[in-house]
Parts: sequence; C-alpha cells; structure tokens
Amino acid sequence: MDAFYASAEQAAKPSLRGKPVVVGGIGPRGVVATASYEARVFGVRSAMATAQARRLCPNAAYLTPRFTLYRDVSEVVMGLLRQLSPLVEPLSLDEAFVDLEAGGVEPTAEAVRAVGERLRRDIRAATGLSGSVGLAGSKMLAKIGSEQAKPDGLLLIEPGTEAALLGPMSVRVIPGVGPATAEALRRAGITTVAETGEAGEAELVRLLGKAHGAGLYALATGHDDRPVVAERDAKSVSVEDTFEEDLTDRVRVQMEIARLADRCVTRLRAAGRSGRTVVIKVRRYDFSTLTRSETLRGPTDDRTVVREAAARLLEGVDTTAGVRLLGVGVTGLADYTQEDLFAFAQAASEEAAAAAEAPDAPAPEEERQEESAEATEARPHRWLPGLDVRHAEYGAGWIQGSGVGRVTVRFEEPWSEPGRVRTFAVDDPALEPAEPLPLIRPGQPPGRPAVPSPSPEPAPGAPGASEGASAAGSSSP
DNA sequence: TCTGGGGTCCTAGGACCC
DNA sequence: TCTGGGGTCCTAGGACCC
Repeated sequence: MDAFYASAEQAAKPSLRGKPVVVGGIGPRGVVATASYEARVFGVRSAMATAQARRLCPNAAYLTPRFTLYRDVSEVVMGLLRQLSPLVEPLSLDEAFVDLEAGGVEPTAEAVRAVGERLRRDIRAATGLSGSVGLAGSKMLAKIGSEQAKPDGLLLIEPGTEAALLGPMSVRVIPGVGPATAEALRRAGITTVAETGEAGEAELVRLLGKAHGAGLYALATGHDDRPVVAERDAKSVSVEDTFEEDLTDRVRVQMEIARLADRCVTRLRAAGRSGRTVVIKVRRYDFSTLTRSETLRGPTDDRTVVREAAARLLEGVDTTAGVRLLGVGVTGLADYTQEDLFAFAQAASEEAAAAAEAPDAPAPEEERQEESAEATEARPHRWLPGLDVRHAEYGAGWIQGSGVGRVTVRFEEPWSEPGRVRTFAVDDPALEPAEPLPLIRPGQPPGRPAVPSPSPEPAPGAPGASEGASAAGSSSP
C-alpha cells in the first residue's frame, strides 16, 4: 500500500486530500510513521522526529495513528491477496508476498501482469486506497519491483533483465542492507549492486560476517530461492513506552515496569501463548539502551510471575540519571503453560484411573484472572489530533486540535464533502470519542464488502465505543 | 523540541555436557 | 603432567524492517 497510514487518513478525512499529512507520534518525543506524498515534497520522512517534520512542513496535518482502522483495511487487502493464492506471507499491515505459482497463475508476462493490474483495481474498489505491485521470480526482486513502482504503479521484472536493472542501483535497495552495512561496504569502495556482486562472496563475508556476507552475495547476484511462507507463529511479545520526560523516581520506574508487565501478559494471553524468558529494556537519558533477561523453568502467562521477574531484572539496573524508555517482553513462546501441561498430565492420569469406573473426570480448569482491571479503569480521555469523535448535534467528526481548555473538531465523513470546523470546551458533554468509520460508504460497491468497521466487540470500557460502533454498524459484512 | 513501537535474525562469550 | 572437539542453552547487544 502506498503511504498507507497517511493515505488511509486522507481517504477518511476529505478536507485532507491533496494536502500534506503526517501520521505518527504527536508528543514531544514522537516520530513520523508515514508522511503523505505531499508532505514528502518538504523532506518529511518516516522515522524522522516529528519535531523536525514540523519545522520542515509546519502546515501539514499531524495525526495520531488509528491502528484499528489500518488493521481493518489491511484485512480486506490480505483477503484479496488470498483470493490469488493460498500462499500469502504478510510482512506488515501494508505489505505481503504472494506466491502466484501456488495460486495456479500461468507463468507468462501477460497473465501475471493481468493479475497484478486486476489486484490493484480490486484494492482500490474495496478500500479506496492505492497499492503498488512488484512481479518477479523471487521475493527480493518482487519487493524491489513494488518499491520502484510506487506510488500507484506496477512493475514486472522479467527473467534475464534483473542484472541490467539492479546493477547500477545503490546497494541500499537490497532488503537487509541498512545504514551500517552500507557504510561498511562504502569504506571498501562498494556502493552499487553490481559492485557488491563483483566483490565476491569471500570479501563480503570478511566485511560483514558469515551469514550477512553470504546472504548479501547471493541476493546481489540474483540468487534468491526463499519460499513464500504463509503463517508464522510470533516468537516474542513485547511492549514499551517512551515517556514525555525522563523518569528519575525509582518508585515510579518500578510502577511503570509493573504496568508494562501487565500489558505484555494481556497481549500474550490474547494470543493464547506463554513464554519462558522475560526481558526488560531500559533506555537511559542519553539514549544508551540495555536489556536484561531471565529464563524461567517453564513457560508462563501468569501476570504475577512476569511482573516479579521484571522487577528482579530491574533491580540490577541503575536508573538514577534518568530513563526515557522502559519495556517488558516475553520470548521463548510456547502454546501451553507449565500449568496447562500439569493439568493435562493430571487429567490424563485421572482419565486412566477413571477409565474402568465412573466417567466423571473434572478437568481442572485453571482460573484465569480477568483482564479488565486496566481496561475499565476510568481514564480521562485525551483529545488527540486525528481521532474520531461524535457530537450529539453535529454528528461524526475528528479532532483537529486541542489546547487551553478547548477542542477543535472538523465534521466530515469519508464520503462527505470537506466539512467545517467547530470548537468546544474539552469537557463538553455532547462530545464523545468514537470508532473509525469505514472508508467506503457501507453498502456502496455491490457485492464486495468494504472496510469492515469496528470490531464487533469493542474494547470493554472504551468510552463511547458502542455508540461509534452502532453508527457504523451497517457495514458489517 | 532529536531519535516510536513492535518485531526478526545474527553474533559472541560463557556455562555445561558428552 | 597445560588444558580436544562439538553441541546446546543462556545472556547481551546490534542491525534491520515496517
């Protein structure tokens, strides 16, 4: 998808179409996630500090990300990809590999190009957004192709034409070659793909190490037979927070680690997983970052166990000079916890024992703590720019800005004309947070489901969730 | 007003085991 | 009677991707 988050925001907010839009962290330490092409003209880029983006492009709309919307759109697009082939490998919300051969597509330039063009039309019809397609005989070439095709294009790299196309390009186009690798190569006089291949495998291994050197040599010389892999289980789950101001109070640091441990466990359990190694991450005032980890005797998804491990790990870290980020993660994931295994073993033995007698083996159902503690906590909501609201009188809109006790809302919908702006007191009872509207008017394109709107079960306790959901509810497929 | 958040993979040293 | 070789696991850090 092209400039995915920013394009989704422009599709949702008619007044922003054709204008510079920057989606990312809004706070003092935020970074840019996606800049619209209009904003890129001013030099705004992904991963740039939002503060710097504001200097470069003060007139852009700066919006906080709405991941529920992006996830909904993503599911629609991934669904279209799965119609092409059972072998679809998502790389992120907005990018995936599709093995067309496994989908039975005839391996000719004409057939493959037709599939790509039809896909792009279908994506636009179903989401209102544009995507770009790279077609080639390997993952690397397809990825480079789609990159070159952006925005809103398609590139077919026919077998035999790779070397001429890639040779003169910067080695940075090869996936896996970042700033550090490019600099190491540059010091050896290597800057292009062609030069990388000419350097030879031994030289690249000497410069970059065994795995990276050999891998890069293969890719640079056009050897890439990595398969498209449909579903891969996550190997870790982690959460982290950067604080608007450095934390110095040790008790506060301990509190935040406990909160992060809880959030991490909530996500772990939602995924039905458990893990054996607990990791904490500490980024200090000077951006130096360290991790500490502890491996348990068996996998867990127990809040208390993770919280206590995280607290122990924190004990070994000096935080007196100030901490800007804390994180908690779990790796070594398994599908079952130690307790589950115990329960299984017990159930099995009881079953065996009871086999001859009465058939009443009470499966020891482990009692799960409820997840609601954090979610139901009444948090005063913040009017963050970009988020959806609903006003009792004026209807659906989004936050344009807020400050000094006031909040400015633009009232428009994805399918309306650009709307007008009104200002309210931040505590105006007629104003409530809402769920994103679908990008395409519900029931619009015949047959095809548009962006499904908000998850049928809104987060418990999310203020206004039910109202927002019912407002958009007619789009449910 | 420098530098997010969620991931994956690789390296390297030490412990430990056979 | 100066200390092999190979394997796995754990820990910490770093590059890279979107």
